[in-house]
Amino acid sequence: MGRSPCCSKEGLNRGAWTALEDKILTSYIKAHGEGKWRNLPKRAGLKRCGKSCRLRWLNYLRPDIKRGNISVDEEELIVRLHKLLGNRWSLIAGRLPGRTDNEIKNYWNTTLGKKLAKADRSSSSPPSSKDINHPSFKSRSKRPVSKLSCSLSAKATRPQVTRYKPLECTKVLASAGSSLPNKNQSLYSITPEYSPFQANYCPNGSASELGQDSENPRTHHVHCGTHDDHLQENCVGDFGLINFGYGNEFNTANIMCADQPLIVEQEMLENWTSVCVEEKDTLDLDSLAYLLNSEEWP
DNA sequence: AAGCCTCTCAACCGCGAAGTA
DNA sequence: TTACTTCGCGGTTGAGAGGCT
Repeated sequence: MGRSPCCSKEGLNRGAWTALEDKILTSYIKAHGEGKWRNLPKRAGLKRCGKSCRLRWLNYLRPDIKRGNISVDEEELIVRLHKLLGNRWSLIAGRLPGRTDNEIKNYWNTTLGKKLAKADRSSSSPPSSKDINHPSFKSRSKRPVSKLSCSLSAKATRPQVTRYKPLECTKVLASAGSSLPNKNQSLYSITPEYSPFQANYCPNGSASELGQDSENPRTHHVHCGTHDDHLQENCVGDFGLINFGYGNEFNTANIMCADQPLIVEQEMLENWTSVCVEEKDTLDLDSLAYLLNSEEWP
């Protein structure tokens, strides 16, 4: 495609995958599991580069893949998530069970993007360069934090998004009066002193990590990074950070409010936690849609 | 019927983060 | 701590299908 290959591709097949290659890759992964993509082609006897195998598996061969027929609900969810997350397709895909980032990206570029651009034009408001959906918004070098043992809040200095390296989650912080997770629940924190709304999910958290403030028994702490980290690195108030556990995958979403601080009432927070947190630490599509569709959501 | 244009989407690419020695 | 390797992501490309003239 006019670019120099990222690695030696001599003798490697390129282009569309054949049924036989698919079969070989599928059975190899079923037998040996995912990962070690670099060595996989050799061991499986495929004349493909590891990247290509990974892509093929993740986007088309995985058994839980749902393809085509994107429903209206899913479409609406994509739009809303894109509004919040920008072109972070993997994060968006993480909220849509069975959908892949590539599929959503393609769908956006071919269908939704145009649809919305058309609607935008008809509403006669010119796109702002501050808009995270604007082409000038490049999140490429500021990738989202995913699969973290604990995620950090990030700052949003529009139009750019800055995300931080994960730091160890050592404490649980919650405002007095907020609903606290019980021992079977994941740890969510509410740290109003840093931002209007911030909820961090620590998937490996346990009840023992729920430390109560000795001075204020109603105050719990989640500490991802130091207070200084927050103070120095956070332009607090611009957004909330929400992690939704989805299935076995730990997904992180830096939910940004593009134009205004995300203010979350205590009641809404409690509603949200009751909707989104209770069941097996996961959030299903309906719950997320509910959250996104809620009045308070920007 | 043929040629051109547009659209879709699978696949490739480079880059940065994460992991490892 | 540094250097190197591997992985995962978003942007981009190009082949093929379908529509239009």
